Amino acid sequence: MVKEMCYKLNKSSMLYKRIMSKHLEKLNITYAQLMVLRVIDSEPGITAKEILMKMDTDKATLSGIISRLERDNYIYRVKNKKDGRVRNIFLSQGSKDICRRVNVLEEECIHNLVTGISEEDTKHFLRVLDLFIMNQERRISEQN
Amino acid sequence: MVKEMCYKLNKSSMLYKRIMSKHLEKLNITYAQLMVLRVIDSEPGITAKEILMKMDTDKATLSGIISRLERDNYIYRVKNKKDGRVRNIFLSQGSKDICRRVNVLEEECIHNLVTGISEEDTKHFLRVLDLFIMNQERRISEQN
DNA sequence: ATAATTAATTTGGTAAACTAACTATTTTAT
DNA sequence: ATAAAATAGTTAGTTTACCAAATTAATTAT
Repeated sequence: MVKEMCYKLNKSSMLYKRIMSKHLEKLNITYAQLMVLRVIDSEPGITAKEILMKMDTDKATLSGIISRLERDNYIYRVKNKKDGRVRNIFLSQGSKDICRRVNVLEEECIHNLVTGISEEDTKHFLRVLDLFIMNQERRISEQN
Repeated sequence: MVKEMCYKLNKSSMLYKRIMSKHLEKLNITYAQLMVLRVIDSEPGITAKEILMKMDTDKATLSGIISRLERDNYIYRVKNKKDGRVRNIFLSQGSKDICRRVNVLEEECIHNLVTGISEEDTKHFLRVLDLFIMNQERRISEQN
């Protein structure tokens, strides 16, 4: 039963990425890149370290995503005066607009995924999922 | 709300892979490889095409996984007599044992992920998740 | 029988997740 | 003040996901 739950969580996650990627390719951007762009949008000048803490991924992966975003001119980085190790990250001109457009796109993309699922169901689902994630996080922290 | 749901599904899926990978590294095998091994275990002589249909991934990805499994001697392939394009896949000696051990390991790994979640909750959760996945699959098939 | 089509699988290219090792800078500890 | 430790970020290497194109074998049409 639990195994089935895990298996289906994976499947659903995979499907979601597939659906979103399909939409995002119009904007020439990937799902992971979008997630990072959003964080930068919400906090201009943020550092890689700070993004890392918000996003729960790993350093090396994030570094790659950021440098591709920079390569493609979605963002730019400024060396921090006070701490030479740090680089502050900003969205470049057009990217702000992309974030707006993606929000619309995502709403539209998501909206019919809850057909047949009541508000009540969703709430209950989220409560269980939160618990499950908490358990997972506990497990991981115990492991290390 | 739906957006939150998607975000959390992704997170949970990521965490699960992380947890399992940690355990599997003792067995020198990855999560994706395990999934494929299991399918082969359940149906010796299965073809790549058939695995593909069962697993809902893409063929290039699967091809890579299979060839690494073969490289590391977890499986072997036999050219089909009737149809020269087809190769039948079998587990090699030790791999059957690995599948057994992984089952135990996974039970143990999973079992405390449901702390605080009742049988009832799990059932309800799965029902909603099934619906959600159905909606996702419909979306994808409409997209193409 | 040869040509065109279909099927099974592989290859090449890009992005991403993850680990481990490394650079450069800053902090701290002695 | 200098050595050691910690921090921010990058680089290299492996596996995986995905797309598009190529390859090989089998089947169908002419």
